[in-house]
Amino acid sequence: MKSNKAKITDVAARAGVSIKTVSRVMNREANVRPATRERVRQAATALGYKPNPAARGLAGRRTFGIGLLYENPHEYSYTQRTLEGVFASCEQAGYTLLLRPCKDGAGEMSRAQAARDFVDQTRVDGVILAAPLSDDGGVLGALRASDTPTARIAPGAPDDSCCSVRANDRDGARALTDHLLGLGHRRIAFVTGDPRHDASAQRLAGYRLGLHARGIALDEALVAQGMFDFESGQRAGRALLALPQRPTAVFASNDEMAAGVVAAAHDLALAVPAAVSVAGFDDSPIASRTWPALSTARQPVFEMAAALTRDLIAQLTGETEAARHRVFDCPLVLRASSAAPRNAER
Amino acid sequence: MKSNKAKITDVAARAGVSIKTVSRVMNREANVRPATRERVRQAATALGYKPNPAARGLAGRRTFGIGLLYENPHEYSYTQRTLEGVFASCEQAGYTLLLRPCKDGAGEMSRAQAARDFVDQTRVDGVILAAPLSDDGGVLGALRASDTPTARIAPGAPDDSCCSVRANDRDGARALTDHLLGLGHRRIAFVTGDPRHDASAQRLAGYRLGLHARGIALDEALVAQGMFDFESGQRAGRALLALPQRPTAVFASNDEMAAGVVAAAHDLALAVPAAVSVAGFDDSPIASRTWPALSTARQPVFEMAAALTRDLIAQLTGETEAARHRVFDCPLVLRASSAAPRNAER
DNA sequence: TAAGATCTTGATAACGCTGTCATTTGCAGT
DNA sequence: ACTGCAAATGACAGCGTTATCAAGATCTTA
Repeated sequence: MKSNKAKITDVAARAGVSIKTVSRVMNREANVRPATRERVRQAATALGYKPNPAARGLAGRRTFGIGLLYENPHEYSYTQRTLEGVFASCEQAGYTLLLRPCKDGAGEMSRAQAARDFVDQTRVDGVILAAPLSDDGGVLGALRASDTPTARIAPGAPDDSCCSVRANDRDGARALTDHLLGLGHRRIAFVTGDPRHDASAQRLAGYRLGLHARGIALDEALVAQGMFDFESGQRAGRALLALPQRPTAVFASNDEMAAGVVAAAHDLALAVPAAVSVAGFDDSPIASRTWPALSTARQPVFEMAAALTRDLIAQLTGETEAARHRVFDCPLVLRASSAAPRNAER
Repeated sequence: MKSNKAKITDVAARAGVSIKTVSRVMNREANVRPATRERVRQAATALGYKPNPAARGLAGRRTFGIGLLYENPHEYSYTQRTLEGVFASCEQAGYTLLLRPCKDGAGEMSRAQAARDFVDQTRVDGVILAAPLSDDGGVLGALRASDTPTARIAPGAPDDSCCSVRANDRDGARALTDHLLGLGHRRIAFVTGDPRHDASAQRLAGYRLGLHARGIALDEALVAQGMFDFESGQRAGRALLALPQRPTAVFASNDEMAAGVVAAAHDLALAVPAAVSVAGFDDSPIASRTWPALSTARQPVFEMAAALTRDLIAQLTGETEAARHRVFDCPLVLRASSAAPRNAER
């Protein structure tokens, strides 16, 4: 079966044209008479012709491959949804998706090496970096050195040489803070995220802004450090909820940590939301699987990844001149984990 | 920077040998004098030479690419862990990982088409099918027609033309059932999984076996249909826990559904495990994020995927003759969601 | 030491496509 | 019908490897 693969010469012969014309048709190039185009197309279909990607890559110096580099994530669904968004755009444009998970642990040197090896081994036309790789100097340097077009997800400092996409973390966090304030909460704790992600700082800033806008002083004792994972959220939750002046709400800066806070509340026999409200961020699958389900801000991960990939491909094909920087809003998704405090002061 | 890519002729010139000898060294072929081999290696290193994969693919008729086909999963972490296992083995063998998520919804025709398009577009050397694609007749047929070596994850009917790997679902489920029985439970409900996955039937069989071994009659009213997702678990949980003769334990055949059962119990103000014990299957991340955390059976997904991929690559390189079929045990992971029933009868 | 066997090595032809550039064709305007 | 110009097409040379097969080098064995 495999042996009867049609090649370009077969199609050319059947359509009565030169291979170059077939090539033009297959690549949707201009300047082919409609009748000829149609004839070639029919011949190609009849023979089940599919261009050989290796030959294309060799002759055309491009692979139609897009690489996605990411670190082993705290939260599987985020990576997975990103991947699906990237794939969707690749598929639409006829590109192939190649993966490269980077073990973290090993330090910047090894991440840069991984990036180098990846582009050498695959010769992808472009690379997408998921956070926090999108801010990794070593990786960025390696890609620049090999002259590989790059796009970044949630970079701290967008750069006009790369497309980027990010969520409006600050405004989302601010809106969520405002939601809790609106319910009557005044002592609202906050759990920060992994400092390597720029989103962490943005969400904290949003929280501060939200408090400030209502004239509430920030109590530093209510801000606990987390790392975006469940464990750290649970630890932070235990500490915050054991405070002499217990907060009436805890805003964890992602859903994983918020789930940890919910678990901590259960451990301490504090009912959610009766005794303490909890809010997360992302609207990841876990947000609707905790009990009670989490109020959160939805980060449209799929759409962000798909848009970024489209931008990167546009840049590869020369349709675009300047690098685009997109920002996506994070609408609130209110569920059962937040409610008015028991003794609302107002 | 990109322009100064060394090619095989450069290495050959520097080492004072022919390009064929360089090719031999790069491909670890036999019959090259050690001194020559070393000289070539040094030249390659000095020049930073990396073989061009497109040229290799064109001339050698193989791409060193492995494709992973999967459907949009109910549970992200399962896919993600699979992917990481596959990647680990690919990396070790110098293979590249290509992804192809298959939208389900669209029916067998479209899945077969997706498989065809994928191999045509990428010309991967082999393909790995995640369940339930591993039992999809259309996909299997398409791959066979294109003569693409295939390996299957959790197939219902292993076939000697493909390597396969699966968990020992039946024994795991049986052990978990036995654990609940050992705690003193006698009315143990069961939530089945997506019938397209063979694992669903296996786990149900394990549950039956466990009951039978202790001489407990199976009450069909205690078996509810689920689909491996949270929602269906929650629905099944609500129904089972509203039964006049309420079960004292619910064994959901994966963790997602078990989390749904826990939520249902919370909804009905039934304490877990005091009023009802809950068990899941897989030991996926959600198992340790519910409250209380789930007792479950660990499915070693990463290891399974890594082993399967090694087997597939061994087959590709002709190291192996027969297709291997591996079975992995699922050890129990006991957490807080299971305990003796309130009024243990024994 | 010579004949034969076995290792090593290299020359050169694919592999299937795209890029370049020359050539042919079609059509508008005279 | 003829000229001029743009659109359409084709010939052919790579792209950077691996495969084939023959030739040269080295080792055995009698």
